[in-house]
Amino acid sequence: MHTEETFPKAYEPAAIQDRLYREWLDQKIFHANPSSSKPSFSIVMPPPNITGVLTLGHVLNNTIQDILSRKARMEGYEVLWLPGLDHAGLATQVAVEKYLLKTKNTDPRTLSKEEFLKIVWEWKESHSKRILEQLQKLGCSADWERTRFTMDPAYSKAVARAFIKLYHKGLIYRGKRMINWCPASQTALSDEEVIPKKIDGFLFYVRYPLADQPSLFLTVATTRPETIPADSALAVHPEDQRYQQFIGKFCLRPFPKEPIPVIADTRVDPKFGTGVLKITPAHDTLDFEIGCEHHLPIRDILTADGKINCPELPALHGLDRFEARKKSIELLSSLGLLESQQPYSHVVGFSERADAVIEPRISEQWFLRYPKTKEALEVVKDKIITFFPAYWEKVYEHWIKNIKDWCISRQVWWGHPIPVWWKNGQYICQEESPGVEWQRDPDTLDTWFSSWLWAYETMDEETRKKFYPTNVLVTGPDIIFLWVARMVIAGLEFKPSLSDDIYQNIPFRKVYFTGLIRDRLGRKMSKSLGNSPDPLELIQKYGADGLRFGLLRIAPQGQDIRFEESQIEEGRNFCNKLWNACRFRIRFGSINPKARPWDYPRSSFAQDILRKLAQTSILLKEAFEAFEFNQAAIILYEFVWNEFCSKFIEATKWELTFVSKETHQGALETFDYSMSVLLRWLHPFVPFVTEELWQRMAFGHATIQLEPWPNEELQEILKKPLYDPHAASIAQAIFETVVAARNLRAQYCPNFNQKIKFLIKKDKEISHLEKTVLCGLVGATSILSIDVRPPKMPLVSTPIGELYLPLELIDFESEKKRIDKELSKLKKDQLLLEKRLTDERTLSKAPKEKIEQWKEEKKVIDLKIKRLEEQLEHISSIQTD
RNA sequence: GCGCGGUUAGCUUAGUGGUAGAGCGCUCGCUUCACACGCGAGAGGUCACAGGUUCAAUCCCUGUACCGCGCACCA
Repeated sequence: MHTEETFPKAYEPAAIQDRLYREWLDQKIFHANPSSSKPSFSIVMPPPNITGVLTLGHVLNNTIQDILSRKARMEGYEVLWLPGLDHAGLATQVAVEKYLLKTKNTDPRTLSKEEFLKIVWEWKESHSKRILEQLQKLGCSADWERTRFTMDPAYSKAVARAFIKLYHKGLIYRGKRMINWCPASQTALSDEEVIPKKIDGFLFYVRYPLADQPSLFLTVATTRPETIPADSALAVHPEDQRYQQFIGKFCLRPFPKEPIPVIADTRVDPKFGTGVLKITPAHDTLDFEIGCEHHLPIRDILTADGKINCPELPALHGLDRFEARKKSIELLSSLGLLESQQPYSHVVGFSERADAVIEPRISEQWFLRYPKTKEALEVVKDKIITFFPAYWEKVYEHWIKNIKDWCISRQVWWGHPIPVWWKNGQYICQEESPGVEWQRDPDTLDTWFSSWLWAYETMDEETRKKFYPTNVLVTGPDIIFLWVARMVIAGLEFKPSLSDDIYQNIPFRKVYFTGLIRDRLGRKMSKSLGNSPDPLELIQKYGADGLRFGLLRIAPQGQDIRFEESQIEEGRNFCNKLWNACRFRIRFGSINPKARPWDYPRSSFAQDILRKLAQTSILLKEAFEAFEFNQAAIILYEFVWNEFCSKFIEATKWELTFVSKETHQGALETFDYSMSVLLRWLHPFVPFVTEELWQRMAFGHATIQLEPWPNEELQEILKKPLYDPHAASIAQAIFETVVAARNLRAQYCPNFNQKIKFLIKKDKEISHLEKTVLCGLVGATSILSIDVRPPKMPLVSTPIGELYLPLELIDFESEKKRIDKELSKLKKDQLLLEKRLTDERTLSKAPKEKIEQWKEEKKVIDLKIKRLEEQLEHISSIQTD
């Protein structure tokens, strides 16, 4: 048995976390058994990138998954929470390159592909180890034996096969088109990886003289004068009256000086700039389209790394594109062709990983024509897949309706090689090399082309049979297109269930989108800003449970979170509160794990907490069904702190210490039963402290993890009912009286240790025990009953009667002030109610129950006001005596 | 430009068609035998603004402003 000596005064997470986690691993409770007869519940973890370490976003995300998993286990499901890691092709390559430059002083370009990849694999080993450790420190109950990596041999094979399958269906093709090119990483990117950013630049007004009439010219507004050498034409709107006479004529390109045609195209906006657009088909998407239709020559004047490639123009040739822009302005000025320049803020695409300005570039790449888009839209619209919060459905719909072919090839070393083999310009798409003379396609696949198979290629056949489709996906809305939508498409296209039933093929039934975690200034957390706290440091400081609970409590569904460390501190404090509630209990001996409080005589306080416990179970159930985890956390926090500790324990304390006797056992049984429920409810949120307390106090079996989730049993309490509603209402009255009395004494006797007496003119009879509790909670030695109002004492009106503080009133003014203040508050309410209750229209239209309720409220307020006014009169009469 | 969120106490935020809640911070008082990671009391709010619906609006509707996000861009 524990004593207060063997039960530390404060919860010390560091002392227990690692030990408990090892126990959990040994017990193999996290391991999912596909041949179990239990119903299944499954989640696949969004695989963290191996680029870095965990962020608070991961903490939130994985805590929610852990809550779902742990709760499901307690509810009797066979749970698979499948963890893994993502190779994150370009992101990792960029990270490793930076690392090599910075710490090893090695230029990655001097390394061979094999040498480089060897280093990336080493990087992968060390980083993945660290990330998995972090997840374990957080308490995640994932099935680590099944940890997958997107470049595992089996998984890589699956990726290649997916490519081959789609290729043979004609959905993957090779094409030369406009793509997003990152000059920094020198690779193509998909539309989704381009981040539009607003930048402040200039709009340059440039003159293009007419070829046969150099005194006349057309003025073009452009942000990119460095692309002038690539101009193939000028274009105006066919109906633009200003330029009718120019259509079909030729203008002179400023440099290199050459005549280019003036064409008419409806895609030119006459209202923008001067209404004249320069057409550079090689460097702009719209220009490319226009150029193709008008059969304009394509002049590509940029190299892969963003330098000007125009030997005819030595002044610009070889310059970086931004240097070239400056130089072009100088050139135009000196030629007298720069009319003006205006500051201009516009949107430019940046590459997500290298943060470089994207070049629209014509390039030959592999593309995927998305299959099953109609079906992918329908499964969400028909709620076969449900989004939480639901408004993401609109975003999803918009994307899928405007979907464009996916550029899936990357000029990156780290990634899945494309299963295509080349010989003399011919290619074959297949897994194995057709022969030594065939060269493998040098490109790799977009990382997301592997991730979109994650929901099922991580499972073997047996596992898939039991656990696919998964129940929930928990992820961030920032990857709704990159990942979520594509996974839906993959599920529908590849049919992992081997049937045609879409219900069996979708990757998940529900998607929970977390909010983004921002710093206290509302900025996104990022490595470059250095505003992302290290989860491990927070765990060390506040415990894993403190971090989990603190973060969760402030993360409402679909809302961004403004992070403050004090919130994590609150989480820690909560764990400590729970800990100390149990520490209180051990003073009265061992707990009864099979407590049945309703079999014993109980005080009104015990009945009250039992009722609230049952009511809380309903609120909790609703919160979980709506995936409102923060609401669930708030409900539990309030219940533990305000109801269980501040009211029940505080009241029971006096009962157990001084009154004992008949309700003593009932009080302990109530405590034990309630705490057993609380620990189980809280376990998914704060697994360590609940497990520790469960074991320490011997509430049940060796681990809390598979104890039943309390629910039906509590509904029974409400049904029977196993508490007396009248007794519970008396407890409420006592608590209200306590607040009123403390309020009064704080005015006159702020030192709580100074024992005082109260007098009471009772409206309601209360038991000896209730009186003892009342005395204890207000710090009084006694409360004497009186029949006649003592005129000279401070008074407060309570649900059980008029309460007096027997002190010689010295400061009449301050007492008058106190009463006045109380009165004005009450009168405001009274007026409101009166207005309502005398308004004919309200009386005829408002619901009957409401009117009754208001009448009751008014009665109470009227009485309080009457008492206080009488008191005020008394005081005034004494004063004037 | 279109779409989606948000605007509540000094800060971070819950919340509901009918008296606005919490935590932190602040002020005051407490080593009250579970807890100072605590206990008690208190100050602090025209619930962004303007209309509308309603007997009744912080909540529902419309519009405005500001903040954030997404999509599309017009060079």
